[in-house]
Amino acid sequence: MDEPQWLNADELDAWKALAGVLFLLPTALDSQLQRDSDLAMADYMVLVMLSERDDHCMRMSELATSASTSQSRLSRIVARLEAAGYVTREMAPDDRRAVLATLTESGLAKLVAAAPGHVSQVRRLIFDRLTPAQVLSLNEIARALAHPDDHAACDT
Amino acid sequence: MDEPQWLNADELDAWKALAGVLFLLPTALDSQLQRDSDLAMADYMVLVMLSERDDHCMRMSELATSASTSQSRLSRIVARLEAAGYVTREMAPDDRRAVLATLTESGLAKLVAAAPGHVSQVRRLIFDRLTPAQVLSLNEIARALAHPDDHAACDT
DNA sequence: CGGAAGTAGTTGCCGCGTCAAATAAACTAG
DNA sequence: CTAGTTTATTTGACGCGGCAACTACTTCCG
Repeated sequence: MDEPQWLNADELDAWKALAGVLFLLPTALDSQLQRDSDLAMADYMVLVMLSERDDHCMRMSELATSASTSQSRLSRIVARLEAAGYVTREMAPDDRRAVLATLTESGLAKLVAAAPGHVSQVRRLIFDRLTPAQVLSLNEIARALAHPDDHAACDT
Repeated sequence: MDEPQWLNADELDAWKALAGVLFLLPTALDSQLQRDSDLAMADYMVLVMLSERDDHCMRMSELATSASTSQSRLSRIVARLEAAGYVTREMAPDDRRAVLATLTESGLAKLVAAAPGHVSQVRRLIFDRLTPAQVLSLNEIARALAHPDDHAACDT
């Protein structure tokens, strides 16, 4: 088996550090949100995405990609949010396969209530630890990594 | 409620991009490893950590922090790995509360078999997309973020 | 029109991770 | 020595996410 190109020392260091972040950050962010607002990050993201729309309304599939989750996961998330009264679901008038999720008043209120604590956690765990220059670098780097499937599925 | 300092535009961009990475990268890495080697990232990390020791042996608690997981998760991971024959567990002779996990021959073989595919996925999803300078930045940034609990739990 | 193929979303099953409680051994005073 | 505390690890209950199968609607094309 022809070994693919191995990682060099810099890459290995970076990878180890990144792996730690990948494991720990989501947990840290999730647990604050869970504890203080009884929401998971993914739930929060969904609420945010909806709130950013003028009509507070989005199709499930669009919502899934915006929130970077699978459709089945999104389906369950929205089901929970609906049960909690934070969103409603209704068939799209133009395409009756599609479902439109709409943020309710109470959902918006929930988001507004949860946001400050979450943002301060994000600030504490991320931006307080970085220089402005590093923030710019992070932006570029994260953008470069943000679409795993692009290169990943060359094997079709 | 006194809103904590909000995020500025750069920070917001960076956060959105990072959030995408935090959601998608672990999934992408996990699914390759799962598909090709029937291991989760966390399992793989545990095997790596053990393999890096001369005696291929580590205490559970140490292993948990090295692999950036909770103790209870680690406990279950090692239980699975033991069931698969990749590690053994035994009481520590000096402190009978502690458990030593040891990598078996077969566990090492598993790791050696899984590594190339995983490394190439890491390369494809991460390092092929970054310049050498970005790799250095990433290293610094990731190190800065790698210890969420430090600042996080100021609220006791 | 009518059937094949594609698209949108949901759900059953199952394994995994978290939380909290339990167990067990090791210190720590009195 | 012994009761109390701390440390190391495991486990039961429970909810969540992934996969694949399924329903329902739409589109394509003859």
